[in-house]
Amino acid sequence: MADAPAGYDASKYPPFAVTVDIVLLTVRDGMLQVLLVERAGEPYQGSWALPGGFVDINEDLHDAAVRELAEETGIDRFPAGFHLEQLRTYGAPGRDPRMRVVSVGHVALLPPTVADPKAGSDASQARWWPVADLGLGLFADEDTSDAPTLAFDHATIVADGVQRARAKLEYATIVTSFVDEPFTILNLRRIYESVWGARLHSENFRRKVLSIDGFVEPQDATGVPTSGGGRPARLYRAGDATEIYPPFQRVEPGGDQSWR
Amino acid sequence: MADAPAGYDASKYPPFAVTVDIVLLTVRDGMLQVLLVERAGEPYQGSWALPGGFVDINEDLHDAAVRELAEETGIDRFPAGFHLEQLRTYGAPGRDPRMRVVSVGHVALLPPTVADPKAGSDASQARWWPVADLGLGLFADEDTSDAPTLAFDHATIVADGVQRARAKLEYATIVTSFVDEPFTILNLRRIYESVWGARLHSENFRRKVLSIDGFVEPQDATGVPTSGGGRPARLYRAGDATEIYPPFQRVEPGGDQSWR
DNA sequence: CTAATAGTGTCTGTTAGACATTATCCT
DNA sequence: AGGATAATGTCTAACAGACACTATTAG
Repeated sequence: MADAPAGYDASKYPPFAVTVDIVLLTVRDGMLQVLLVERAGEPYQGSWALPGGFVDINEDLHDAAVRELAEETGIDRFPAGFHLEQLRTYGAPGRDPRMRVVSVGHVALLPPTVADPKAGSDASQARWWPVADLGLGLFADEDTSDAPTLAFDHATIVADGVQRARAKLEYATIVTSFVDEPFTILNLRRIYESVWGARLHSENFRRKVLSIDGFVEPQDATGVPTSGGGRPARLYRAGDATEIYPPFQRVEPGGDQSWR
Repeated sequence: MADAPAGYDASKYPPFAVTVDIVLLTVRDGMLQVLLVERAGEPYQGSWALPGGFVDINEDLHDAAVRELAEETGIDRFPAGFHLEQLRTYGAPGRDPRMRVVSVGHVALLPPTVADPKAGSDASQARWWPVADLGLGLFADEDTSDAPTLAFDHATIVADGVQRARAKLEYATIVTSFVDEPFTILNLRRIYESVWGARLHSENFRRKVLSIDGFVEPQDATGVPTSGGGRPARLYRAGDATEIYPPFQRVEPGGDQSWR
């Protein structure tokens, strides 16, 4: 970092505004969805934007992301395994027409139940959008007919966030952040398929998950009703492991289990 | 992002300073080294810090990183395959005792030749430090006796940068950013070994590199003198591929080729 | 019983690890 | 020739893809 010149004066330095934006992802109805809020004021009035806002002067970036998420989505309590990580920082001059704003993007993952409350505390409307409906070219079978306009560079941030989630599913046990406990192996596979936009081979998926030590912990109190009959699936909870090694083989969107 | 209140006034928002810090890595003398500059003024006077500095008000983050790198290291021209990417952003309150500074960390990779000029344009001293001498616990055989004091949270940033480089060697063709062209397969392996801090199996490494389409392009004008005799190694240049799929198997620091 | 879903067993093709062998230079 | 390094060939173990088969429920 550059040395401070003699006679250091904070006001001499270019004044930036620093914000956090959060790509909050969940899987509902078998679709990867992202939470967006409708902008009430200019600029980009009526466009949809990521939840986020200004970082307080004495606030850590991570804390700011949690606070903004709570304020704008109405989610008051986050689950134990709540996953929130930094994505990257967006700071191109002119990305906000009002002033120079540097935004620290984040990715957060939630299971569908806790993801239910979505009415923002401020008047602006908030709702889940299937990522495939945003016209970002991330899925093979996108329906781009009713794609909303995204504010600022938020289309880029959403795309980056989804790519991060997709990549991380390969080598980290973050699936468990997408599901409620207890869960079945099928629940986990559905997450992978929804996020990757591709079908996975059921038996090999099971073998892979169970072969990773500490990925999932089997529950004794098994036996769950299944819709339409069939052998009830065993139940699991998340284990202590955070890494998947060797990693999953990624499947390209639209592909089935044979990717090559 | 939060809406701007009515009567928007930039001065109302918390004033942040935004800086870039660059973890500039190279491999010289078989060791992974990072460029550090000695701080001339307070705070952390006499400590060693990453090259970096304040982002101009109309400057892109990436451009700021390139500019600061040039200013503080004296490197005027960067090679074609110059690799510079964002790492993550460090913004804990109090990380700079003077004011609230949010720093966007970057990682840059250079080959040893272009990495030679290192005298900074400002008076501060700049030199290469072997990463293993910094006492960061990243290598199995660290010599922490003469470890320098690192300013701010730069020890964390260096560690994060090295981890990023290590991880990226697994799935991206960034080795070629560490070497001068043309290069031999041995040159590439030495980079992997230096960055990972472990020995790799020579024959299998060659096979892996050559099996990735577009990783390296063989040169016809082969035949190079070898120190001490022996069959001259074939020469290669970097290809168009950017990804390595399937990825390399990572080897833990200190380990040899059999990692499990 | 049949239908449906969960879970197991096993064959096969690919690939990384290991090591032997050949190729090409230097002194 | 002898030593040294580069490059190739090949055996083996691990593992992903694929598919057949068994297990357990609902109706």
